[in-house]
Amino acid sequence: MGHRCCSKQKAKKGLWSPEEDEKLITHITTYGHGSWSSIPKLAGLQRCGKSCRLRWINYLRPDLKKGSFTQEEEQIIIDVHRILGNRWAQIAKHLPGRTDNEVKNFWNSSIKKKLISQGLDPQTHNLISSSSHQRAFSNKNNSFVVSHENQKQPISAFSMISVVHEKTKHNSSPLISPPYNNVQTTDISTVDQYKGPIIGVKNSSNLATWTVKDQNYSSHDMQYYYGSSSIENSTPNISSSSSSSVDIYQHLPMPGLLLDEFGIWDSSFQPFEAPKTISEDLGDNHQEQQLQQNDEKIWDKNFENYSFDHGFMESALLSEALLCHDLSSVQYDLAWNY
DNA sequence: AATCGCCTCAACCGCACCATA
DNA sequence: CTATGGTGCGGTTGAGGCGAT
Repeated sequence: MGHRCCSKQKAKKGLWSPEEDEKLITHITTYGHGSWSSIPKLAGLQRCGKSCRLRWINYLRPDLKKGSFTQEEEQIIIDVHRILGNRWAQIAKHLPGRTDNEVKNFWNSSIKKKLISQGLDPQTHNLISSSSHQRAFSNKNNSFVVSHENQKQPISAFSMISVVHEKTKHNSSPLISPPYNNVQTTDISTVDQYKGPIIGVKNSSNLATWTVKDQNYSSHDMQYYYGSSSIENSTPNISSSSSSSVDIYQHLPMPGLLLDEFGIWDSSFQPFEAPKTISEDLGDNHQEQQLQQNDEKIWDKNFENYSFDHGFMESALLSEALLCHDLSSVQYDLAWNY
């Protein structure tokens, strides 16, 4: 018994021959795929429609990226997986030219082992032996201290941000946007220096603040209002202690960690992906916007049932502190004294 | 040269979801 | 409301490649 869609005919299974590939390519490039279930008959293939779809999407599509994954792609996979889990199709959307199958295979054959060898649980991205953790959260002077005995290698827990920065720099669509990326201002350069981290402090019910250091190692206290989730009704505002105010969307900048004044994760925050930048919104790429909306839904859905445990937070915070000097793409430094 | 064991990755399977009749 | 077909997704399989013995 084959699949429903191909029960009418005896469908061939297994590897595709070059002749079959040729038939499928010729048909789709001429007529488009239309209904997949009708493809086998129209293209003269003894295959199930589902098999044709898979072959096209995973192998024959002209826009597929060939070759092995780059370091940057690997990092994106790790970072997005930490948040989304095994949602390969979603992860693949952030890697142009890569398929969910490819990402999944790469994860299972390579990344998973790498994480395990680093002492990380590939599902949670937490350190496996949490008992060996030695950490201290200190509130004195509003400073934040994290230490760890056995940590030899920095974990790239927050390198997502650096990837985002890297992508943003090169004008590609950012996965998640720090606030500076949503700035409605004529002077981008003023804002561009604030490549801030996502660690925030909740000061009041609708205000997050954080400190970043710019390339000159000057500290800037950033404040971010997020009272409404509606873009239309928002009166966006962001301010900096040492720069003129600029306008941003009234969305949380990052779906990351927001800590209250005691360094504790506050689950009342509802992080979600920031909207597209103004310049991108001005474009007429409807499909891209649709994708973005879908992703936002997933963020919302994801965080409904998502709670970071302290193990995660600690390793994440620690790793950022260690990592920021190690990654060439990281353009900022963290200040911990908020 | 033959065999074994491991790894990779293309492809399949089952399920969920959605649209439509 | 239910049945049906189409599509997409994630987990799993297994053929083939490759190094070690």
